[in-house]
Amino acid sequence: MSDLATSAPTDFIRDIIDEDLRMNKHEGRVATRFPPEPNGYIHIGHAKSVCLNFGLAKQYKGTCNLRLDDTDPAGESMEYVESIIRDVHWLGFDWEDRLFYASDYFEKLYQFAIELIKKGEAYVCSLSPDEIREHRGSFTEPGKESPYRNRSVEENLKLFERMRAGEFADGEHVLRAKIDMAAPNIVMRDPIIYRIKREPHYRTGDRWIIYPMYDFAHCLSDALERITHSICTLEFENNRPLYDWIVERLIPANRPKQIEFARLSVSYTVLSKRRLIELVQKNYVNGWDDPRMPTVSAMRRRGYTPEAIRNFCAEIGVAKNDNLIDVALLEHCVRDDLNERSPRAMSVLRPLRVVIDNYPENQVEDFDSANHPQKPEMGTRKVPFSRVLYIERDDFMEDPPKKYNRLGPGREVRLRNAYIIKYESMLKDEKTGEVKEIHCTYDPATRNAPPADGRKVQGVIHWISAAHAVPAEVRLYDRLFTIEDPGSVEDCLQYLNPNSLEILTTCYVEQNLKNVKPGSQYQFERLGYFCADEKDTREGKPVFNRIVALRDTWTKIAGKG
RNA sequence: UGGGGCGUCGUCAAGCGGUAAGACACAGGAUUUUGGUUCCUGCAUUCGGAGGUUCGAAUCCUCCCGCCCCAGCCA
Repeated sequence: MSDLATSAPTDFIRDIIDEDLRMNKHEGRVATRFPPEPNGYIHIGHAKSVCLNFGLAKQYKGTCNLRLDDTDPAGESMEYVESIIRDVHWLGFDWEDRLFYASDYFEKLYQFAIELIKKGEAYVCSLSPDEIREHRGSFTEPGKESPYRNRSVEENLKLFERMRAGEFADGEHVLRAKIDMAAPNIVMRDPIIYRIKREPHYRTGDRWIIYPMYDFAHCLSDALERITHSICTLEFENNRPLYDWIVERLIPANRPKQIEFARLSVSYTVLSKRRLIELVQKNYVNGWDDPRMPTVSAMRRRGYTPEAIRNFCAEIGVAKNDNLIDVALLEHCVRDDLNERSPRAMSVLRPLRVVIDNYPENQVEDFDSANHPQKPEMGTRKVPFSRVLYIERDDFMEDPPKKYNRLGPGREVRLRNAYIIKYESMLKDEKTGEVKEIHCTYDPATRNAPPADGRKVQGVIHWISAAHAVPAEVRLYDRLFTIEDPGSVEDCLQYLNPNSLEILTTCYVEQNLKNVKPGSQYQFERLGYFCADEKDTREGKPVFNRIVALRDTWTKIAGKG
């Protein structure tokens, strides 16, 4: 397994923290937080932030809080909160008793706003949304000051109180920080810090009708939690001056510092929350945990392990460059982890009947098969062998090319963990010409042993005894999008992959998998890693999701997808 | 266009004035009862470009070029 995940990473954030520690800021304390808004499930991009924030806390023997940044009631819900709690835990991180909600700070934030008004640094503005936008100016032109900018402190206090009391309609007034309408940074042109919004909040119900804006709530929440390093993504860089402006005015000491890093992008996948919500709501996928989704719960259901995801986050690093990580790296991390831990099993996804003509009619032999070729400590299992078998339809070709290492007319192959068999004849469907059945003979002397004459066979294939086969349903998941960077496209939905889900209903797995434990991963030899679905289980017919295919050089040679 | 940020291999990413780590991907080869794993080998004379400073520059300076973010009462 990769040892990079355990080696201490170096990055610019750690440099900043080291420097702060050297200057003895915050009494040598390091406190971070992971602050998602509960308006959707967290995805692999959030996982990067989770690993970063909790990883930093661990490395510096500090703390990392989980904070739900729920300052806009629209779209937020307890279901999302619960999914976030579950997913961060599953990723392997613990915030102990430090679970916080921005909504728990509403009263304190309101008091902070009053303090700002009293300092003469915030005012109630009664411009309409359109007027506010017009007054804001543009990139090239400075904004114009609001006619309400110079209301007296008393009037502002009274108006703000009445805003809270519900005396005004939504949008009638807002509270604004009094900064500089001519600031080159548009964020600083008297930003709105409170708005009236009559929308029930999933936690505070209708107790509040005014809600603080992100810029006001976030930095103060950080301060209230005594966060030392507030790590967020690059698009908030423009907001940092405002973060500092607010904190400098309201927090006397131990002010938190905002540090930005580049958000994650992964090829062939979309991580925009807006897009993911759309995929779910318009039923392009079957919910947030559809195994094709890039969400943490989908990856769990698909069979990814938390270790694989953490290793991935360690491998990609943290920097400020815009990036597009090759999804192959994610898949590599998944294989790398699963290769170590997954027991092997045989299965046949697209069955083709094989009859061993010279094998006794009613005989059954149990082969002891290793659960892991490199790990004897993982033990063995019995795999029954009999006269009629299923092999993978792909593993027989009537007219094979030279590089094909499997069964064909005149060829001999090893049945994995069993005998060498030799092709004798085939039966075809008279109408379609499709091969229906292969007849072979076996060499009894090759039971788990090389042939005495030292001859080489064409290859090794997997198989299942027909009489002992357990029917299963197998789902092959492929990437959801067909283009490398769907995230950069306005309408990425037109690039949805129509073949992203293939359901195979006539599969067979080993009898050992009859009562497979939901959520457990196996390597189906020569096929890939599969996971028993944790949700969709059926009596006697297990359902497997393909986590990821094995690295397969033959598909490259043959040019198959 | 004003402001903010970023440009090192196909993709990420170290590097912080002393002569380009590592990972993925890719290409060869060895071992293999998984076309898996493992193991070797190869893969940036050059760091967006051009000048300059220096004995010495990816690292410092100047100019230029390219990409990303900001004009929600979203976060």
